[in-house]
Amino acid sequence: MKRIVDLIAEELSEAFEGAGYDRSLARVTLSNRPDLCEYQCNGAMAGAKAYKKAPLMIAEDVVKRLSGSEYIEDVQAVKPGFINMKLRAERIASYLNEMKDDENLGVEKAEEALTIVVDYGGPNVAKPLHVGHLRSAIIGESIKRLIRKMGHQVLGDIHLGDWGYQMGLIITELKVRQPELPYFDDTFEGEYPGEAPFTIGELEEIYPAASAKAKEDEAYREEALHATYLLQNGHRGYTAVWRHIMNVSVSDLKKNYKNLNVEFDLWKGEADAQELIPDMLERLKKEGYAHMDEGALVIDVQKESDTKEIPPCMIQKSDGASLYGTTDLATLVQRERDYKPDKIIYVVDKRQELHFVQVFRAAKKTKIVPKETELKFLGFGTMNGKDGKPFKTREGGVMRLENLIAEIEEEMYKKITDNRTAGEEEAKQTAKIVGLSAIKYGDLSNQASKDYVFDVERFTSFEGNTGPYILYTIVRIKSILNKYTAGGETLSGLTIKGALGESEKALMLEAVKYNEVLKTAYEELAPHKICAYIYDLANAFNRFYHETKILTEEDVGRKKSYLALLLLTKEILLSCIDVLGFEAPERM
RNA sequence: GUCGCUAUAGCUCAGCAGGAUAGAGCGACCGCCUCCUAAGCGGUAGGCCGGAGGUUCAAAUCCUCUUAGCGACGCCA
Repeated sequence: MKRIVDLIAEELSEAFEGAGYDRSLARVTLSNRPDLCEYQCNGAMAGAKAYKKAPLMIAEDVVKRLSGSEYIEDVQAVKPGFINMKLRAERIASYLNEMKDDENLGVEKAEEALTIVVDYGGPNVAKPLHVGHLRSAIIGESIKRLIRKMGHQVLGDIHLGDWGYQMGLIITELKVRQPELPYFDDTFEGEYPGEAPFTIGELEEIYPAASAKAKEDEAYREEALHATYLLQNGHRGYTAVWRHIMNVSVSDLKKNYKNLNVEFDLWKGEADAQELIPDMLERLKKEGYAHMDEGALVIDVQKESDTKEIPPCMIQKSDGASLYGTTDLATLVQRERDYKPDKIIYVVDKRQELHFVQVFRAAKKTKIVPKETELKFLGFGTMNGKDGKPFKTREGGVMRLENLIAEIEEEMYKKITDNRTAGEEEAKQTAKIVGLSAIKYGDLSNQASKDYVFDVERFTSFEGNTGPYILYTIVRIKSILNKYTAGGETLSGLTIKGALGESEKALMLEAVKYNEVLKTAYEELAPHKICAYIYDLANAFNRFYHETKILTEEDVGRKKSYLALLLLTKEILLSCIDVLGFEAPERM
């Protein structure tokens, strides 16, 4: 469905043109003075100079031609040259009915579905997830869902950190602890055990232990580097250990991401791109894209138009090892080979921006990626504690994600059992759902690119602009609808009628904005705009709810209209929270 | 040092393809449950939109300078 602002703008365009002005002046926006009107157009003021005419005269010319309008009930030319409009209640109602009957609630899917890879998550295997991984997961998941909702083919790729020095460290430490294992016997030719020689708990302990040792013990460090080298060059036993690490770690990661309602389509990692590196480097050298500089192999990415110096993209260290940029380029080779994406979006800490500028330029320059493919860096800011500094545990350490989630869930559980009588099982389930909404909404309601303060108290306080408030609103609606259907009535075939009351119309005007909001959020990759919208919508509903007796309304047609409006409001809210990546409980 | 990001109410944040009186939430204060969930609703107080110039009929929004905080700047990722 066309957006309501466009429908109005079309009428205005005709009016502008008919009066002898350019149609493009007819841009319509939501009113910033709701006391005066619902929608406004400022085109008359913008055009005043070009036509050497007082803006008010232009506005009046346009207004005169809008008398028979389909959408506009009341239109006025005001003071400097505003065109203020109020919409016909019946026309809004019919627009809403159309939305209600549309399977996408009026959102127009893309005419041509693009293939878009969203690269997010980026955890390291063998290391527990910590709060630093939270934003990428939450924002990336939402971006992925938003793009999918707009009708594109999306591939969410976790892009595991699974091929670095950390692997050498674990192998080395394992060898120290259990030298008898066959993986370390170079004469062993049999089949390696199918069972891993460690649990996830042990793995999480091994890595930091090894990392600490390597910092103190030079020989140990050398060995770990050598183990990394051997692994990367196909050492049979180490490869088997690597598989064990991957299996144990990935199943643990899957569990953790599932708890966050985060689902990846692809579980690719750095290791998947390794096999492509030698050929890639060979080609880049042969075709003259890469050259040696200070002992390392680099690709120049500086452009004439740059105001600052952009260091070259380094693709091989002077010791011959590959590094971050190498892997990222090889991953692009792999994605190009396997999916030919139209667009790749990286949801990564904003501090890595320069690195990605280098990689993107190198990828385009070397034709690893066709020039029409869009490479997009979506950098997010740091999650800070209440003190404004990066989020830490009370002891000052890095907070494990599991612990953070558990803490929030516990808070939530307390609130639920304080406020309502609910069964143990139900209370726990609800605490989980509501807790996740608190975390995700708290994050997503801020602009992704900015740092934000994660305040456990505020997020669990349940008041105001929070996830729980949104869920509470949905639960309220569900409750009313359930009461209605419990009496044997059906919710199908209900029709929304033109609003009579003020809060009713206000709610309708919010509902009507849904497709416009999603479109903007998609274009700007801005989930926080969806948060802002559902907060407004929830507010509008709660005001309406407070003033209106719905189930006891005596006029049956009016009552059905209310219920239809509730149903649509609920659908919109559910659709939006689904894009944000959380769900609503039945009761709370 | 160079480049970038940020600066809006006591606190946390919206608003930024320029537009009419700068908005929320929290916190403070005052009201509202014989009625579909009060995790709600209504209201009051609280602002030289970091500072200074400029462009414009019109600037929180665009430009320049400036101050403060944060960040990035070749062999980590």
